[in-house]
Amino acid sequence: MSKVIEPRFQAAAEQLRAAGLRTTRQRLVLAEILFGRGHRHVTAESLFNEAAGHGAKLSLATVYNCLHQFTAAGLLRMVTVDAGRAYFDTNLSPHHHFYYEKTGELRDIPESDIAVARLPQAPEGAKIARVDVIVRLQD
Amino acid sequence: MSKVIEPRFQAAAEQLRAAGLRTTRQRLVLAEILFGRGHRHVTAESLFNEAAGHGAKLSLATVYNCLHQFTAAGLLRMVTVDAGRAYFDTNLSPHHHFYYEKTGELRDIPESDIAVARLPQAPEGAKIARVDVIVRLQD
DNA sequence: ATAGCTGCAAATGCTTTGCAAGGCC
DNA sequence: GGCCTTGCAAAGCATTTGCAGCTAT
Repeated sequence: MSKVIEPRFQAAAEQLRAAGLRTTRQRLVLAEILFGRGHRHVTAESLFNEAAGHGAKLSLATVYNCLHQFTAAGLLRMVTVDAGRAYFDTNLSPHHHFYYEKTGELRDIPESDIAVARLPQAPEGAKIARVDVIVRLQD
Repeated sequence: MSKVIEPRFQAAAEQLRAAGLRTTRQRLVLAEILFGRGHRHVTAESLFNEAAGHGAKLSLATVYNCLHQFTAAGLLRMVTVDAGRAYFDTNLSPHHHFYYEKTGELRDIPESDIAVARLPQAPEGAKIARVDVIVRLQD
């Protein structure tokens, strides 16, 4: 017997299938939260709490698994601004970040707002994977 | 009775005193390693191993303490490139970093090699503490 | 049917903390 | 002497892993 997918999960289901991921109940909930309404910055814990707040039943370990699976599938991107806590960003286009050191809040900076000129050449034998600009804010 | 400071620790001792830190045996060893010969990038563990390799007797907790005390005193600067591991840099002048994701190695990029133009304004009520540019390398 | 997921709990890795003993000023 | 440091071990987080049971395809 095939499971009926609720209408609000239709978009998430298609996105998961397109990425080659099975449409499990937990992934649908997380995908809906992550991709359902605009760009998001989440940590494993914040996403877990948000999902739990929506009444979803899933474990923190599954949230970690899904975040990494989504990242590997190219649906998310990891942002490193704080040793000890990984952030995930649903905005995949090139851009940078403001980071409020006090609150841990992350905010996008459109790529057009920063120009990185004269990028240095990668050292012998290395390729540049990505350039991250983090503007750290105090107060 | 006052302790005699070995000649090779003279410079380190003065640096600690200038920063308002007591010249304990452990701090002298760490300061000598960190500031004795050119700029360094260390993690707590790498510094601990290096000190232990030089025959110094000190605990990992003390290395953590000293790294934070040195940072608070303005002798070091923390670099965040990897969630889960803090790096410390003895180079205090403005500059940026190459990060080899495979090996975890960090390498300085002189400030003059990168131009960050058109820095965005800090959001209402916030001040820019610092701008970090991290060039992530693969291979 | 079966390969892939999930959940739980235990394990891991880095870092911090509490507190008694020791050392600098 | 008094206060700051150290050392050890235990505690603390965030994250990962092992494995039995479940589920999408």
